[in-house]
Amino acid sequence: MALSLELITATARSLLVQYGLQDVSMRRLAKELDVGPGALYYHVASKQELLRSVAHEILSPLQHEPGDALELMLRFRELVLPLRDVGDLLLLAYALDENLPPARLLPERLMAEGWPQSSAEETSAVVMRFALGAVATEQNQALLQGPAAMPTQAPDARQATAAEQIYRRGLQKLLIRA
Amino acid sequence: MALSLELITATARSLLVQYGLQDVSMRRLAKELDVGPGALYYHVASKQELLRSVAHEILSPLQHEPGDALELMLRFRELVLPLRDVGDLLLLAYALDENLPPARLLPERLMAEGWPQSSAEETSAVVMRFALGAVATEQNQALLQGPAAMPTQAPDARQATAAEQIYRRGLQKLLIRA
DNA sequence: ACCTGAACACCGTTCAAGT
DNA sequence: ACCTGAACACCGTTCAAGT
Repeated sequence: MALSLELITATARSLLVQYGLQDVSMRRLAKELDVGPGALYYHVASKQELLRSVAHEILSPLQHEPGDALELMLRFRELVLPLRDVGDLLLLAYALDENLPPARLLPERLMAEGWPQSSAEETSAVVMRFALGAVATEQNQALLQGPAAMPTQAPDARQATAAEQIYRRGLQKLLIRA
Repeated sequence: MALSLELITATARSLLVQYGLQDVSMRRLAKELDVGPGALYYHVASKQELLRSVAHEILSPLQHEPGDALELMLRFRELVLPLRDVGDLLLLAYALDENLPPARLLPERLMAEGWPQSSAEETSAVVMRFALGAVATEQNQALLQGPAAMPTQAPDARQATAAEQIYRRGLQKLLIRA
């Protein structure tokens, strides 16, 4: 089958997008790839490490994102939100890998906007924590309360949901230069 | 054995405190209580519902917390942080139950400090998301990077950890009246 | 009413053995 | 080098049957 880390990661990602995190098991993955479950462990150290790899792939578009810090974080939400239950995954992934995007880019952008280095770094940590909590909350609520309430946005219908409002307000306040 | 929701919840909580979330399984719980695994389901609808109940018990002290909004949220962190991996649990619990403490108390405190109702509610949602993301991040990092780095605080040694600094700064910014 | 016991349909991970 | 197959030690949940 020509197994590889790349193929495994890509398959895990498509399982995540199609069925959600609870369906991304090593055994399900192995079945999808037509190998025994043990075969995966030749290419990947653990499930945790695999999920970190998936998270990195998902977030890599942020590396080439133009715009200021606010736009970067809005793009972060847009990228993560459609993946239904990836919020919990990201919390873990950021703990495993502090350099997961946009963790490096965010302080750079702030410094480009004139923030001094030390407060740019502190603010980045604050903003990342807020963003992770906000998207995880938003996703969990969508999953548990109203799977029907997930707003099917006509991409032009520019009335923000309540959750989007809360996200923007938080960023606005946190990104005020002290 | 005189099983009950209260006994099951209390036992689950002590398992959580002693061994961490990954050791809180329905089967382990049943063994601890000397019953078959199925017996639990006579008293509790699902594991998710049980965890919500545990979360509620853990956070109930916040209901009798004096002090302003900032102090309330600092107490929240202190309450949750020692429970090692409860951050992920809380994210889920808040999605299942929007009234979990301090979700009701927080807007009340803000209004007592002179905030108008609508912005008190919005700010509460923002602050809760930040707090959840922050404690989950802090806990995950403590678990994965340095189980040794968990600062054993002499309760008087008043030098804040980096994580505590970040938490305070976030709250400060979010609690500025617009 | 409350619980047992067994079953169903799964997990992550390891590791000898094969090719 | 890469993978199989089987095993180990688990999961959450259901449900007939017992008391």
